[in-house]
Amino acid sequence: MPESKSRRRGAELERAILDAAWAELSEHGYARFTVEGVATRAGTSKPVLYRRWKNRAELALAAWNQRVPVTRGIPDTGSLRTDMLALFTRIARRTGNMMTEMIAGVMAEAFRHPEVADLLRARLTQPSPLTETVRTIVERAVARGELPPVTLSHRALRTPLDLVRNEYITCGQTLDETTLAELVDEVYLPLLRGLRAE
Amino acid sequence: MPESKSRRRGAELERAILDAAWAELSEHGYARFTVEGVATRAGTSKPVLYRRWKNRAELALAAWNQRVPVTRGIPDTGSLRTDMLALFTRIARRTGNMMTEMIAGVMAEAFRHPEVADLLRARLTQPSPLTETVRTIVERAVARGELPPVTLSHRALRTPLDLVRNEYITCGQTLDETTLAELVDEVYLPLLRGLRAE
DNA sequence: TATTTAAGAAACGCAACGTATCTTAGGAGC
DNA sequence: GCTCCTAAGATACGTTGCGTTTCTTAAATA
Repeated sequence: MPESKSRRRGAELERAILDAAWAELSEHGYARFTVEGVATRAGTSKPVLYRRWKNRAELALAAWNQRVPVTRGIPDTGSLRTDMLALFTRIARRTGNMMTEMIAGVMAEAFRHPEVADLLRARLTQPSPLTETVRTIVERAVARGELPPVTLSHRALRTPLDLVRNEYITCGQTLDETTLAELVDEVYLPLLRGLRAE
Repeated sequence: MPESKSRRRGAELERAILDAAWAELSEHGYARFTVEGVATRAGTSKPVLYRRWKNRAELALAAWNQRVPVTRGIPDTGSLRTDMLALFTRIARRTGNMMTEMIAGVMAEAFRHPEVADLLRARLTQPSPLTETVRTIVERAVARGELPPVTLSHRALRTPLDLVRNEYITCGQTLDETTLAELVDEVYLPLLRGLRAE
């Protein structure tokens, strides 16, 4: 093992730590995410982590930020409803329990460390490929004549993610088909139909 | 002080503990809500609390459940938009930082203790006077001709509270006027306009 | 080669959870 | 009114995990 003697530094080390942190989050979730665990997994020790991040929450957020979201194709099933259902399902699968657990956990800590709240907010409001996906789906529906022309605010574009996240946080479990359909049929599609073009 | 010798029991004691718990939550928030703190404030000791509730989260939920929500009048300003804005503002004020911090905190713990998630879900989905307030506001708007007749699902009725809560949890701070107006104008009013009567 | 920087190991203090042990008050039964 | 039993209250404990301190030593820099 050449590892046992060599000592990583700077960017290389940081990368290894963030990878380890992500792995720990994926395996155990935020509730069992410990700084010690990350250090051990990364083959280093706690002070090295604390020299880089102020606390556990910031480490978790850094690990999250480092993941580049995988952009997948935009659902195109031929109808607004099924496109949206596909999108909501994808959000629910991908956002996953872990992500939401993390938001809850980080947020819970944010009340002790206000800077953390700012970091989390920055992460959540940063432009995501998701909003553009929503826009495309809606534009296609308009082109097909399923909807009148609409003006989509940023708020309207982020609402799908907000709806799914809220449901996760308040339910604490994976959303079933029925719930997703309810969010689409009873909230988001009505919203789109009720928007006015300006 | 006759207190110093007397020993409360049963319901009387339980009441005192829950009152103390609520006071601690109000003063320090869930992040600094400690079992020891509640015990001291209630003039008792930790084991007494642990004989009644399995853990910190259940104690907090019990304290919350015991609070009877104060029903206030239903906004009636003569227009749907201003009624809704008044309602959203009221929710934001009343739900308050504390409540949402608590949901985040309890939820974060719920990933360790699954029973807690069930209790929280029960608390959040239980019928509240709020949904009836929403219904009344909308019915008045229909009567005035501001909206076509609509069928209000349970999901649509709970959406105002969901929207405000999500915003709190992801922002970690009091919602300002602008944000509340955005939720009303760009999400909830469009939703209502887009609902169909069945 | 000498100097400086930061990695890594070990241990600590601290807070808070949840538990175990014991004493004692006060209600219930006789 | 006396005895018994339940539960209150005090104290102390074991554990986990955060965040810190101290010290040694590897590796980059000059």
